[in-house]
Amino acid sequence: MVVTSCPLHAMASLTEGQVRRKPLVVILGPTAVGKSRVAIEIAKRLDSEILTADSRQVYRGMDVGTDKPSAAARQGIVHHLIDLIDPDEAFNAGLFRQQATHLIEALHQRRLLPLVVGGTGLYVRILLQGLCEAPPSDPRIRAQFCEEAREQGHEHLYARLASADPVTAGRLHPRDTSKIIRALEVHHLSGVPMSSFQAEHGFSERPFSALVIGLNREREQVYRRIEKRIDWQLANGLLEETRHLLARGYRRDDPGLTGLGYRHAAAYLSGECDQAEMVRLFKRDTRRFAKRQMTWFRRQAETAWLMIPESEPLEETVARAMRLIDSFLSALDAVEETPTS
RNA sequence: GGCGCCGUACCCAAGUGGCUAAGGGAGCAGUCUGCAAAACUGCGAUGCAGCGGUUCGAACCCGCUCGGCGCCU
Repeated sequence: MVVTSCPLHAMASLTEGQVRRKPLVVILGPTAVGKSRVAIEIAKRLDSEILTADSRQVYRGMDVGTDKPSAAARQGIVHHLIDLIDPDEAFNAGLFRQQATHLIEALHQRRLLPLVVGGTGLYVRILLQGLCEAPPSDPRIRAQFCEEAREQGHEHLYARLASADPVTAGRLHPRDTSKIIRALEVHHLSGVPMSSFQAEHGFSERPFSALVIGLNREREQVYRRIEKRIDWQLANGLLEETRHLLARGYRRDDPGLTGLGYRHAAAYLSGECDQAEMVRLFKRDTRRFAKRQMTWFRRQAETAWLMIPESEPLEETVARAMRLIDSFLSALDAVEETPTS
């Protein structure tokens, strides 16, 4: 074993036995809870690299508003799955999974323990529990159904789904157009109802041995941190960044620009609201987002939650997380030693 | 001290004798298998400042009290 900079957790590379288990550490939690800073500290101690599971940080040229850690904040830790595409390009959970899986394999080959950090619950779930075999989305088909929805209303689409895939239709609300369209798309592309793919899959894949660490704080505190961060973003170039993107020809309805902050800034810049209203909505929508994240993460299986008290220093949070990681790795060894198979 | 106006949910607010007290905002709870920072769903007054009265029936009419605002002295 190689000695690391942190004497308490001397483990720079995984054993061969550990690598066989395909270990993975995931850090999740609501926005602004402080995931990035904790993750960077852990990565330093593990001498490893970070994979970001974030549907917004994949966009190039969108830095302030997506809260991308700056080069200085990264402290030399390699961050993957950031800056992959331009704001007018589409990304999705399937692409994320594919790229993340390859990167994880590469890290395992180097005997490193990959560290996934993310606020996008769907991406994390799909990485840890797989994705059903349904065909990927096809923009052309999707556009067709969108058109149909516009012209004939969501009731019409829902009726179509009810005959193509009654099980999924039963699960979905008639107004939930985006999920209805996805289900119709799957059926159209494969001839098989999405419910069949899902039933077969059931999120039962476990491609990795994952330790999932959930970071959380008291809700009021998370909300206050969100508001503070937004004030900081506005004082540090979010408006300029948005203006610049629009000047480069990106449109407000491009996938990248629909994210929190950018859509608010764009509305303000086009004169739809004054600055105070823009800030109010930006903060409100981000609070709501954090709340939805918590609803999602509460159901994320086998998550070890670390509640961070307001007064707790970063080092202490990191130390608590490292203890979880240490025992996780020990457990991997223990299983390895058991002569089962 | 006098006169007037007002008091409905956390906030705004409709209702001015008769269905189960509109609506909006905020909030809370939830759903989720390739757009997820998206999209979608659900939820609030056994009570109308308080007490008493009139009435078959009161948020609504009357009286007193409390609170707020305005004007006058």
